[in-house]
Amino acid sequence: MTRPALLTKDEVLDRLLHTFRERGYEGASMAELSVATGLGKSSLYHHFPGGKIEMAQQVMDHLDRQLASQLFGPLRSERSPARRLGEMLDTIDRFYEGGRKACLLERLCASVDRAQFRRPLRLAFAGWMEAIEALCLEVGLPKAVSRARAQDFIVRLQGALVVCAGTNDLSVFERTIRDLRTSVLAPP
Amino acid sequence: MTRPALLTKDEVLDRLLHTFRERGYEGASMAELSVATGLGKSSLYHHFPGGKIEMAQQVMDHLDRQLASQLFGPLRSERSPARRLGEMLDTIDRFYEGGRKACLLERLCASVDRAQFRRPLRLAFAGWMEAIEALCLEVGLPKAVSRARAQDFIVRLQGALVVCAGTNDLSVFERTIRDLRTSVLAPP
DNA sequence: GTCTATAATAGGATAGAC
DNA sequence: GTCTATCCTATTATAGAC
Repeated sequence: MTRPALLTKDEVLDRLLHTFRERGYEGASMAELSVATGLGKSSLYHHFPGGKIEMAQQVMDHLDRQLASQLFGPLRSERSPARRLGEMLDTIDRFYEGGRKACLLERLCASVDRAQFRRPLRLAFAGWMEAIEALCLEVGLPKAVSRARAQDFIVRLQGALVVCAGTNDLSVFERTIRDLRTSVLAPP
Repeated sequence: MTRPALLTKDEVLDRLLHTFRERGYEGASMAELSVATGLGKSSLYHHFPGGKIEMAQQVMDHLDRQLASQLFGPLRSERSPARRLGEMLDTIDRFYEGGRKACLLERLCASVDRAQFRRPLRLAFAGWMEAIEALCLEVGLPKAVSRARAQDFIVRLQGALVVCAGTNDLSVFERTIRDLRTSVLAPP
């Protein structure tokens, strides 16, 4: 008769995601991750036998599922493309709290063990770009332009997060999001 | 009669800069920094009594001087503004090796001790933006547009570096630099 | 200014009881 | 599945000789 887990696996992954975003991969110690999840170190190793690397990898998978359901899913509704882009940007704005919170992808790109995350990172960036490219194609933009717009979208999002973190000036993120709202689907 | 230092202070700072860019702030251990500079740990503490934090702070100052002489200096030559922008982008392209090498500013923004670097980071970003803003003003762009262009320049540069690191696709950096070449000083 | 040696601690990981 | 206790290594930092 085992006591039911206090947190579901998804809730545990949410808290790990939060900690990795906040502290970075090397910055998040097992002790911190233990406190963040309310699980003792041994319990963490029970769920993630591979240790911190496996945690980050499972958190990446978790984030992929979140992206798919919260960002890409709504992108395929019946509303107008412009409307769907706007909703995606609203979700992004909420997820990054207007530039206050970092991106897990960027944190893992910057980690010493980045080679371990290369594949999931590449897939996450590619999937995100493809979703935006599809939207551009839908409004009749040429293939090459659509690809460039999608790349630029992610580039500016990531860049705005870095600059906000560095300058403490949230208006950079706000301006970037506002600009993306109108420029991504504009005629070439 | 003391033996002259094998490396000048600037050379030491160059090697520290290289290591911090490569490994990040937490990722660069004293042992690595010792190997990179060819100085024993105690020698490092002699030059940087405050340890790793002081190293990073002095490296930031060193980078500020590099930015001033290599990026902002040429920006005030007698050539045409477009030409000077092109030279700045050439220098940037070399400095980041086409997207292969990370930015110290981004690394420190992402570090756990980022609060310790807040002021120098803010100043470095602000100085860089002001240099670009001045160039925009010089070709007659309105103040608000010039500020936005300068912000966007840094945002896209930092974003392109993150996306390159994450996707291993250097074409993102190349495209971003190429686009900045023509878009920064274009009429509104 | 540089080195060797060493302290002190933090970090990742495991054993084994419950 | 979770915990306490423990191990081992890496890491930061210092002491003191030359």
